[in-house]
Amino acid sequence: MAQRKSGHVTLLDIARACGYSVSTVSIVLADAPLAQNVAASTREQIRAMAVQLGYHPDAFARSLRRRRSQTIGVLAYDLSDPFCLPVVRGIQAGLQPAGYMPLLMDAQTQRKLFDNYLQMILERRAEGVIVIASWVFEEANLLADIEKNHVPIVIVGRDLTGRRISSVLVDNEAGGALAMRHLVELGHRKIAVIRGPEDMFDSEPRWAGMQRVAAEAGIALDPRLVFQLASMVDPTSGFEGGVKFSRQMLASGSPFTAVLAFDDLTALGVMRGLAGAGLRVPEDCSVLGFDDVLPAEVATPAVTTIRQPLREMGLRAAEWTLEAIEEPEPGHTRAARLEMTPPELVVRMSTAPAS
Amino acid sequence: MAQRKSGHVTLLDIARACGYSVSTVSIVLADAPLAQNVAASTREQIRAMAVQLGYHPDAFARSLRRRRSQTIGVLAYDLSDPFCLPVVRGIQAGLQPAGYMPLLMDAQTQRKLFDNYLQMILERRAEGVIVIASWVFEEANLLADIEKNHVPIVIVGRDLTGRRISSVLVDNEAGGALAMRHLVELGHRKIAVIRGPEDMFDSEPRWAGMQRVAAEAGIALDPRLVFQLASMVDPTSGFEGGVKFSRQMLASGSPFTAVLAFDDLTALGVMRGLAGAGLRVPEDCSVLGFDDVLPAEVATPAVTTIRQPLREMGLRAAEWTLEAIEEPEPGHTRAARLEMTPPELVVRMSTAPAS
DNA sequence: TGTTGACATTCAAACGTTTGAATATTAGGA
DNA sequence: TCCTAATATTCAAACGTTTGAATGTCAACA
Repeated sequence: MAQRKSGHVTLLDIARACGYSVSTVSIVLADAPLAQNVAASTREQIRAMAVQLGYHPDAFARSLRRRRSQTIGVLAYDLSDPFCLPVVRGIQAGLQPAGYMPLLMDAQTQRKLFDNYLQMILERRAEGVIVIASWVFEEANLLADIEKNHVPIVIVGRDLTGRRISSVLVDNEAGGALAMRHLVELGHRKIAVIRGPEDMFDSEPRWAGMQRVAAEAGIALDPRLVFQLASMVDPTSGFEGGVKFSRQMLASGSPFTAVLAFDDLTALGVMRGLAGAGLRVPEDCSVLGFDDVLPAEVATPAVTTIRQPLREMGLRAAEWTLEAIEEPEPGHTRAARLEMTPPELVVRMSTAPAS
Repeated sequence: MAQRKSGHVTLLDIARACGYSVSTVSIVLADAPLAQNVAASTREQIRAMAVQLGYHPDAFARSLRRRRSQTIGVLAYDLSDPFCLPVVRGIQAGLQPAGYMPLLMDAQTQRKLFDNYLQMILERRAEGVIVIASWVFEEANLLADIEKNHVPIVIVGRDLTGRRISSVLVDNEAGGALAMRHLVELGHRKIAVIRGPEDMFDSEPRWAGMQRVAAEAGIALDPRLVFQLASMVDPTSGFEGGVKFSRQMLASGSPFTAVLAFDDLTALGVMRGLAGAGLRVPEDCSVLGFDDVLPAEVATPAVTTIRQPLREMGLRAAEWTLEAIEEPEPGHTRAARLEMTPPELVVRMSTAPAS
C-alpha cells in the first residue's frame, strides 16, 4: 500500500507488491520477447496486480529510453475553420494502424501560438510534423529548427516544394476550372467572381482556372463584377465579404446571373446579400462555393460547391510522414514530394440553368 | 560536429561544443536560480550555441525529472461537432496564462478511441483531465484509473457530480424555458417540438423547461406535434431528423406556426423540410434552434437560437482543473463542484410574430 | 595566516523505463 | 559426472534532464 511520492503507480510499486524485480515486471507488461521465459503463473500475477493498482506506463520514461515517441505533431492553423477537421480526421485514420498518435495543436491563426506549439512539438520529440496551413505563416526560420533536428515534415494546403518540403494540396487550378465550366454549361455568361485574399495561396490558381475556362468559352469577365476579399482574420471574414460584395454587385448596375465565390462561407454571404435584395437562389441567380464544408451542406438551398478531398489529403500526409520516418536515413532526405489532388464538383441546389 | 545517435541536440552536445559541463549548460538554459552565479560571458556563449545548434529541451527527460508535465489532457467526444471547438478555445485560453499546454484528443464518437486516448492522457502524465461529453460514454470504470492515479478531472456538458466529478454545463432547463417563452411572446400557440435523443443528457431538462413555460402560458402542446430524435451517430444526424420530422408535421394535419428544435442542425433540417413544402421561414412558420453554432449564423434566414456560453464554460473548466492541481492535497479531494451557466436568447431572422 | 564568504563550476543521484548481459536453477544428454 | 541448453529471474547501464551538495578559486577581513 506504499503511497508513491508522485501520485502515479510505477513498475516498482508492482514489483514490490508481488515480490519480483522491476525488470521482470517490465518484461511482462511490455510483452517483450523475454516474456515467454517468464512462468505463466508469474505473468498472471503481475498482470493482475497491474490492473488492480491502475498502472499506466510512464510515456516519458518509456520514450526517453526507447528513443521513440510514437507521436506525430499535427499543427493546424485554425481548427475552427471547417476546412481543418476533415484533414485532421484523415491524418488520424492514417496514423492509427501504424500505432502512432497525433499530437494535435490549434494555432488559432496566431503567429505566436504557432511558434509556441511548433516548439512544443519539437520538445515532445514528435517523430514527424504535419502542418495544415491554407494560409498565414511566412514560415521563415520557423521550420529551420525542425530540419536541424532531422524531423520529417509534410505540409497540407500549400505548395512548399520550393523549400524542399513535401506538400499535398488540392489542384486549385482544376477546381477553378471545374467551377467555371459548370456555370458555363448551365448557360451562364454574365458571371460575377469573388476572388480570394491576396495573401492566400489558393487564390491565384483558382482564378487562373476560371479565366482559362471563361476564355475557352469565349466569355469576357466584366471587371466590374470581379471582387477580391481582404485578408482573412477568422473563418467568418469570408461570409462578411460575401455579403458586402453581393451588395456592390447589385449596385454596380452590371447584370449577372451567377456568382462564383472563393469559398463556401463567402457563397453563403452572397446568398444572404441576394436574399436581402429580394432575389431568389437559384431562380434569379446561381451561386457556387468552394471546399464543401458543413454549413454549405445544411443551408437551404444547399450550396453547389467544389469539394476538396480533405480526408484523403490528410491520409496522404500521414502516409508520407510515416514513410519518411521509416526511411533508413540514406544520403540525407529524399526529394520533396508534391501531390495535387483532383477536386470534385458537388451539384446541389444553389445553381440552375440561366434564365 | 558530433552527430548524435538520435537526431536530437542534447545538453551534452552543447556542453562539449563550448567546453562546459552538462550541469552548467542546464542551469543556464533553464534559468535556474544558480544561473546568477554563472559568469555573464559563459551564459552568453552557452545561449548562443544553443540557438545555433537548434536545441530544444527534451520534454520527456525534463518532465520525468521534474515530475511535472505542465499538460492538461482535453478529451472531446467529437471535434467535428461545432459545439466542441468553442469549449476547447475557452480551455486553451484558460490554460495559457498558467503555462499549461492542452493535450487535445478527438474521440470521434468512438468508444474505443475514447478509451485509447484516455489511456494515452494518463501515460503522458497529464496533470489534469477535462472531458467534453455532451453525450455518449457510460464512463463506467474508465474514469476509475484516473482516480487511482489522483488526476483531477472536470467534465463539460454533463452533470456528473453524482459521481463526485466537478461538472460545468449549460442550464438546459432555463434554455428550454427561454426558447418557449420567446415563441409565446411572439404570439405562437401551436408549437411543434423536436426533442433530443433519449440517451442524451441535455434532452430531458430542455423539454422540462419548455413544458413549464407552456403550462404557465396556458398552452397545451399537441402530442402529435412532439417528436423525438433517434440516437445520434454523428453531428449531422440532427439535420436529417429535422428534415424527416418536419415532413411528418406537415403530414399530420395538425396546424402549427412554430417549430422548436433540439439544436441548430435540427433546426436547419426543419427549414429544409419546410422549404421543400413551399413554406417560408419565418413568414409562414418560425423556427428556433439551440447552441448557436456556425452554420446557424451563416444560413439564410439566420436561425434564432439559444446560445450556450461555450467559451466561458471552457474557461471555467480550465480554471477548476488548475485549482485542483495547485491544491496542497488536503484530506483527499474537495467536494465536486457544479456550474450551470445561464444560456442566452439570440434573436435572428427565423422567428417572427405569429400571423 | 587563517577564516569567511561570494563566485563559478562540477559531481552524482534521481526520475521510470528498457534491455543486453549476467546469474541461478533445473533437466537432459553424453 | 560434466557439459549444454532451456527456463526463470535479476543486474546494471542507459536515455536527457534537474538539482542538492560538493569542489575549487579568489578576494577581503580579522
